[in-house]
Amino acid sequence: MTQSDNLKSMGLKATGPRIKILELFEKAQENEDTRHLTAEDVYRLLLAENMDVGLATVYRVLTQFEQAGLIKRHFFESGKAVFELDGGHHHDHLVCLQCGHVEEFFDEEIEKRQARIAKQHGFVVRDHALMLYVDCQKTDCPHRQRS
Amino acid sequence: MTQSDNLKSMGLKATGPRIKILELFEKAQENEDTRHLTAEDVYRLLLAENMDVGLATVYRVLTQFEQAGLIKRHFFESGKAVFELDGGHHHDHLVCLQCGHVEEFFDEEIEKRQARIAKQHGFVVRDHALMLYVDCQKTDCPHRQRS
DNA sequence: GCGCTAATGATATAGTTTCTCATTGCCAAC
DNA sequence: GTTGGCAATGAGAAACTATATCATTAGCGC
Repeated sequence: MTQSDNLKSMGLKATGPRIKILELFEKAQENEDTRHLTAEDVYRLLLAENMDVGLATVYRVLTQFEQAGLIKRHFFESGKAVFELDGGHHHDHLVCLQCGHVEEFFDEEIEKRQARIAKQHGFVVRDHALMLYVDCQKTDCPHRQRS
Repeated sequence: MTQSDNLKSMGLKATGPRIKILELFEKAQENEDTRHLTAEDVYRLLLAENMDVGLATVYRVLTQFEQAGLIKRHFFESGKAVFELDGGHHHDHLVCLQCGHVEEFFDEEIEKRQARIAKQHGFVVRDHALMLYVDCQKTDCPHRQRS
C-alpha cells in the first residue's frame, strides 16, 4: 500500500503536498522527540527538502488529515496547535514547561472515570484533553539528560 | 478587607482598572454561566460600565492577576484564553462543543493517578489541564434545557 | 493526451495577544 | 494637602497563528 493509495482510500487526491506531508509524519513518528509537529515545523521541513509548498496549503492539508483521522491536533499551552500521526492507540501527554519535550501516557482508570463523570453530568464524552505540565528544572528531566 | 487592600497585599498598586476588573470577576463568580470570561468579555463589560479602559490594559492586568494567583487562565479549543477567579479549590472542566457551556468537576482518584504517572516518568506535576469535550446535540444537554 | 474539477501558491485578511511610547495617576515623603 | 518619582495606562502599531480569496496549476477519469 503506497502513500498514494493510502490517500485515495480516504477520498483524498494523491497530490504532491499531501504525499510529502504524510511521509514527513511517518518519518517523524520514528523519533520520540519529533513526533509532535506544528504547522510551522511542517512548513520548514518541506522547504528544507526543496518542496515549494505554501503555508496555506500546509494548514489546509493538516485540517483535511485531521478530519480523515490520519493525524490528531492538540492544543498545549504554547499557543500554537501541534499535530501527530494518529496511530489508533489513544494516549495523553506529559509536557515539560522548560524544554518543551513531550511524553505520552495512557491510564485505563482515568479514562473510565472521565466517562463516568461526563455521564453524571448528563453528557457523553466526544473528545478529551489531558496534559500534565511538568518542570525539568526542578527534577531530573530525562529529556535533558538524553540530549 | 477592601478590593484595594486586597491588591496591595499582592504587591500591586490599587489602580482603577485593577480594582474594577477584580470586582467584575467576583460578581461573575456568583453565576455559573458567567464564571469563565475571555479578555474580550472583560473589555466589553468594562466599556458597558463606562470605564475607559484599553484592551492592552485588560491583557496586562489579567496576566498580573494570573501571576499573583488571583485568577486562572485556561486554554479550551475555542482559540482564545478564558479566565476565572481562583477560589483555591482546584477543579477541571467539562466543555460543551455545541453551546460553549462550561461545567466544573473534581475527582480525587484522577488527581492521585496523575501525580503517580508523572512520578513514574521522573517528573513532578507543576500544573495540569483536563478538559472533557462533550456534545449537547446528541445528549440531553442540561444547559440547553436551562437556557 | 483532454478536459473538468479540485488543489495549490501567493497574498490579503481575520483574530488574539503583545509591544511601544507618550501621558496619566498612584502613593510615599514632605 | 502638595509634590515628585516611577509605575501604570491608553491608543495604536505590531507580532503571530490561522483562514479566506482568487487566479493558476495539476490530478485523474475518460
